[in-house]
Amino acid sequence: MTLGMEILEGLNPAQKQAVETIDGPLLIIAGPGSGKTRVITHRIAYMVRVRDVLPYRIAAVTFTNKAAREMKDRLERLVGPHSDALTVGTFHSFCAQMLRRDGSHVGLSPSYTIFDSDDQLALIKQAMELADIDAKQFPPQAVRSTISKAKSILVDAQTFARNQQNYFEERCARIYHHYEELLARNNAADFDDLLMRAVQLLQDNQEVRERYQERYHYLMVDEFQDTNVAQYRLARLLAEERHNICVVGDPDQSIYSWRSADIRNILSFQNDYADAATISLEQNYRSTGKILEAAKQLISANGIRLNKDLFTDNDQGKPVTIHEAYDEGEEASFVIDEIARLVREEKMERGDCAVMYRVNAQSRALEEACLHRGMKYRLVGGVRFYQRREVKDLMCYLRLLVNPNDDNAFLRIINTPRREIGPATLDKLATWALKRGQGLYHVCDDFALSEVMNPKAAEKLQKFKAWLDAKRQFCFGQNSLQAVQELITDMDYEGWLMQNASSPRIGEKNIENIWQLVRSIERMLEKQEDEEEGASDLESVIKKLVLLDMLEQQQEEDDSDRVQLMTLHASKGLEFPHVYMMGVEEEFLPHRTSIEEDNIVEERRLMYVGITRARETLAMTQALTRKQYGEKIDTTASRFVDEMPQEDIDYLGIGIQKDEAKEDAVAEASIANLRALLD
DNA sequence: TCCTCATAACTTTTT
DNA sequence: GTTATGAGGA
Repeated sequence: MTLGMEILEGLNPAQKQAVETIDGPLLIIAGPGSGKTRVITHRIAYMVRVRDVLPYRIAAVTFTNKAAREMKDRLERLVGPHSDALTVGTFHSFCAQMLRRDGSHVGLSPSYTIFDSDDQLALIKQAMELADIDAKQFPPQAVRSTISKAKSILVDAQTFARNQQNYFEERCARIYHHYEELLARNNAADFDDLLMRAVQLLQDNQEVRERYQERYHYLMVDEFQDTNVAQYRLARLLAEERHNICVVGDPDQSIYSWRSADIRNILSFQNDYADAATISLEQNYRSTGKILEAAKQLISANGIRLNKDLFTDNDQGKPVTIHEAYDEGEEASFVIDEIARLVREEKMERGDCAVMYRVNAQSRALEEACLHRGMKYRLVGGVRFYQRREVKDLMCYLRLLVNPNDDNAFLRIINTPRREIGPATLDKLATWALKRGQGLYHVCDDFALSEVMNPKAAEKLQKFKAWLDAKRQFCFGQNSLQAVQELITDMDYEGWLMQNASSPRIGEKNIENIWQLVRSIERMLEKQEDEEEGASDLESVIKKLVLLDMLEQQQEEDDSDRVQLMTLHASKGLEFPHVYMMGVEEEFLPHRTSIEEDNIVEERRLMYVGITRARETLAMTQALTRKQYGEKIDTTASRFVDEMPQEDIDYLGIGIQKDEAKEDAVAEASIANLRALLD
């Protein structure tokens, strides 16, 4: 038993216990900075190297792609080459794979497409038209979130219809029904379906269930506080046979209830597995004493919580600072200038600094400040690559290649670039397709089409289909990448992008983006070739791409030299020596919508997450005025500031202002301050 | 059928 | 200050 025992070295007693407890249900409550990821990875390494568990039998599910990737990397180092056999991924990717294999039992053919939230919304709108429900009266967004919530607690259309409580829900029930039909017709699943169908699959199908239970003897769930009902049910089904399920989480870091994450899952876990062991990791190795104290005192304002006492042996460190700035521009300038100064004077690394904010919109002022000063930065998350218009368009072409029933993709690209096929034609096409009971694309070369519409239009449709069909032939052989490239050049997509861009620079950027997409396809094809001996096929690559698993990978080059900009949500699971938290104001943090919905506790947790990312220094900023809808509004300091230990905080007043505006700024700022005091 | 210009409505966080 | 929608002209 000496082999691999070094895995336990350097772990504290609680960590060691967590690593060694591999049989039976286990709940690990892991405070921030308590070495959670270390424990998970070491636990897996311990199973494999000491207890001789086959990597093949272990599954670890996380919440985000980023977390999954990081875990994979660490495991590679700890476990070695056998780590490839481990199943590590997000719930969604795990389910997507399961459904690709066995989805036929729940009505999904292997070539199914995954619809993202934009597709979802488009489909909801269609469903509302079918149900003859006015989109002005019932906002499609609201309908989508209602349906999404239903799915995340495993309520299907029939059940939903049975339990409707009011007029809105009655309308939603009808839309839900049509929506599901549309999904089926498109051979598609939305994000929530991935989970719900996977659960259905395991629940209704004994053979499949037993196969998966037999495959996975050990299951780990990371960020358990962020799982929703469907995800928890899935985990339970997988672990039903052996009960070797380990969940790791921290209720204080639950920040996704708006996505139906349910902290009660932790209680359910203790109920469902009465014999579960519970281990708390309470020693913080990350932050200074003062930072941890600030975090602890803040979160204690949340009242009833699972008992947990964080402590650290680290130095007390520097006080938390709070800076006021005149407006959001000055706020951003201050932060960036400060970072520049510390890099210059104290040899701080840019990559050691993270700037965090509540809403994505705040990143713009920051980006401008960075650009202006030549500060290198990386936007974590932000307007996501795959959501960019040109990337999505190209993706839709690819989707249509794989799944000709994908009407959403068809509609998106049929006239992009221009093919002079307008709404009138499409309307007729849709009617025809409905009559024939087939997809839009399929019906494009129907010879009878020229009788129900302008023959010229019919010809254009037919030409389009013939062209794409020709491309499809080359997609699945050796030259699939070439087919993609031809697709782009054939339609002079580059020219179209340039023409439509507001400036040549943006046009070039857009073009760069699509080639970046092509490059990641190329990389994935190569990778697949390595793994599966030559069997590279575009089809499976495109399906993975839709799950957006790999797209962000390439952006991660030399981060060490770049300031990291991100939302507080995106910061979860990360740590940085220096953290700047912007917009610490009422209406922002806590956010206005949360105040209205009376969900301050979650905002507090969000701030708690942000604070506990910091290792050495933490600086917060408040802009005294902020532009909203083009109008300047005075702000109030966040209530959370008062909830932190005042003795550990330095208030630094106005951080910076333009010289010519100085007097005005001071005057206005003090008025704003006075107002803040009066409130 | 496409394009331009005006106006309205909106903004939380993400797989 | 944006992005989604709509009316009206080419």
